[in-house]
Amino acid sequence: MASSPIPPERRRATIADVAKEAGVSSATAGRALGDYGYVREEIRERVRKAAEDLGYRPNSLARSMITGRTNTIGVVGADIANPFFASAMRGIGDVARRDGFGTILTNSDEDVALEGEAVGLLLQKQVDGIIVSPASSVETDHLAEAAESGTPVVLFDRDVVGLTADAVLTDSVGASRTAVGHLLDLGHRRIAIIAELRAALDMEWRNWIGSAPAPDTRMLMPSGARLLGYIQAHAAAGVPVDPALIRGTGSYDPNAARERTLEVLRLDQPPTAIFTVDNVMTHGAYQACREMGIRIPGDLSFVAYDDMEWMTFVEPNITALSQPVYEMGKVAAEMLIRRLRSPEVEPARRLLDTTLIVRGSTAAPR
Amino acid sequence: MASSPIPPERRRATIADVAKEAGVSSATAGRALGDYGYVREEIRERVRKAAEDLGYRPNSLARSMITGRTNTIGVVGADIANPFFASAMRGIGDVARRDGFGTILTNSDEDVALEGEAVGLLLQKQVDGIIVSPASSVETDHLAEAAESGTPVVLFDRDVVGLTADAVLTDSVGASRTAVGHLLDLGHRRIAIIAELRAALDMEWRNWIGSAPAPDTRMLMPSGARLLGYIQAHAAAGVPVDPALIRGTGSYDPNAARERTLEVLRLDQPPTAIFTVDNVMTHGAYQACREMGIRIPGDLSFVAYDDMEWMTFVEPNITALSQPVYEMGKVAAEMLIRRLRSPEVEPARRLLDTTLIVRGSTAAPR
DNA sequence: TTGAAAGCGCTAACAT
DNA sequence: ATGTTAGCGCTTTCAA
Repeated sequence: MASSPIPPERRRATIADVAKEAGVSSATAGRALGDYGYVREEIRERVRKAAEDLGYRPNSLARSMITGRTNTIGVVGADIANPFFASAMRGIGDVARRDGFGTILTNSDEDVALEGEAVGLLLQKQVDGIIVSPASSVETDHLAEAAESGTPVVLFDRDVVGLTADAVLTDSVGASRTAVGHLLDLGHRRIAIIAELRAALDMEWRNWIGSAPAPDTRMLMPSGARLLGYIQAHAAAGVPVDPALIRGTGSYDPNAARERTLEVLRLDQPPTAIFTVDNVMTHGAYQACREMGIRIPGDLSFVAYDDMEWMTFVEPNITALSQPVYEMGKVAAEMLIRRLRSPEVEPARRLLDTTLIVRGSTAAPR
Repeated sequence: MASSPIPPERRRATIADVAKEAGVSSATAGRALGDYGYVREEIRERVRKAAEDLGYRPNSLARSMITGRTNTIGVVGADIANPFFASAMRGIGDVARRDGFGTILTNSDEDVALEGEAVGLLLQKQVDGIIVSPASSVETDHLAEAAESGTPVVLFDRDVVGLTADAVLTDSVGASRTAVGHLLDLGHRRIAIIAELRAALDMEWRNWIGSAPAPDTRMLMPSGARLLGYIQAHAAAGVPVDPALIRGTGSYDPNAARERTLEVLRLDQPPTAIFTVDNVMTHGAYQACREMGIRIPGDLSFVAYDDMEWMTFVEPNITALSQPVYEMGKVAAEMLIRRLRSPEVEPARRLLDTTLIVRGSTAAPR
């Protein structure tokens, strides 16, 4: 197998080497290999042969310096270990590869400062565009800066105020209204909700109850938007909201979700149903239910935002809001690449559909 | 909000702009900003101020052209949507960021040709090193080429023959022996195994039964190695292997695993236990068990390779081999970065420990 | 259709 | 300690 008697070239072959080997100028060699300009077919073949012989590989760095394009997309997600982002990343990666782009991946851990650093890194590396799931809907200077300096930004899963950019979103408020409406329709009147609620605005939810004007949805993070949907569903059904049933973890931490769930289940007047706003919250809440030996749906109906494969493994199967996550990733990449090709088109907000899959974990309260 | 009367600079500031603004040469500006060479503190401050004012961002492309380093790691995994690779990627990303590296992610889908393309892309982009989970243990020319041309390679989760490179591995054969040994100890004599077995060598398992010499473990892919462990465990216990209980899917496809499992469960002499060799196989096999209404562990004991969070959600909890996946990712990145800093040290193979977590899905056969 | 030469933005020699 | 100059490998004028 590996039997090269000649020690491998330390220095990689450059286009100048290829040109010399083929007996042409480096400009011509570049044209032959890079498919630009005019080259006689015969020469092209000769250059190709020489490149082959030398094991030539173009240096995209040098190319990018001139063309100003790196054919690279930067992605800033919260946590690639979260199946939500993993699926999205797969969608992004598939489209990117199809169109000849590479993808640089960074994790922000929902931290605005880390996100800013990540964006800075991507900008230094001259990525052609950035797909970001912002850690905050309001602290977005770094995103605006990127966009203004000519690196287009596509928002993923989270909207932002004061930034005109392409975005791939779902209607969190509406989907949540549907899910909670399902529980209300079944007759539930005490529905717990477990949510992160870490952004300042999301934590002002007490103001949303009653007759006050609704907050601007775009300023909310997903967990806030989903809580808003919860409140709206109650309002629509004429069912009062009990603030004691609303539990915020303050972070994306399954154990915190577990603890908040244990608390709410131990109330004197416990809920008859529970709604978890994403897969992290679901993880902790489900664990808590198991620990307490809660029977689902006998003691408690359970609705989760985000469908996961295991939800059909457990007994009963879990009713869930399913988001087209892989598709969202694909769309995000497609929007970005389209913008790179035609920068002038108006930024668009694509809203993808969420589906409530009713399974065995929801039933009328006893 | 967005009210900038002055149209944003189209062209990004370069070091020449900064130098002029600060009244120094571009070399000095470079030294001040890049922390190399000598600069008077006062000048450094002046340059920093100028850079700040102009919103200067170094162009890493240009820097990389000279230094020959991009501070970027390339990663070639099979599928980032698979939790195994997602966790590993998180580990890699964390270490990379800590040490100032970016990460380019590509998916190979277990396809050698795609893997080769991915490696080529990474090489063009001049990554400093590559972490790869090879799609084949024998077709590895592209990896050898990368290594020989000066881009170090770290093998992740899968060994390879004929390539001396750093590697992060687990002892699949041994771990599998432990898991199957656990079942044999409980008294099981008919244990099914569901595995990919897609590589040519992995499919020659019939030759491993009996007294023939064992195959070279390094030539096997994980599913083959795990099957080898299964066979060894049987041999050690003096229990004959029934080939009818060995089912290969030929691909990483949960539905294929589901079908193979249905088949084996419908045998005239069905197994009393089942062993699945990774999370994809587990997914399909568990689904099949649910469909057939199999009672675990009453009708069937269940052992899975790869621990997943949901395994404590289902009743009974699933006995599983837990791999330190996140840690494996970290170690891979650390090995690569160490090699970048000191290329001369001998390549090492790090073996991380796998733990059998005995839960409720395994019991003595009825 | 080809070649010579300039230059992308930066750093590394080499002066001073 | 600072400036001048020469490139890194490639593409893009501009001539021929």
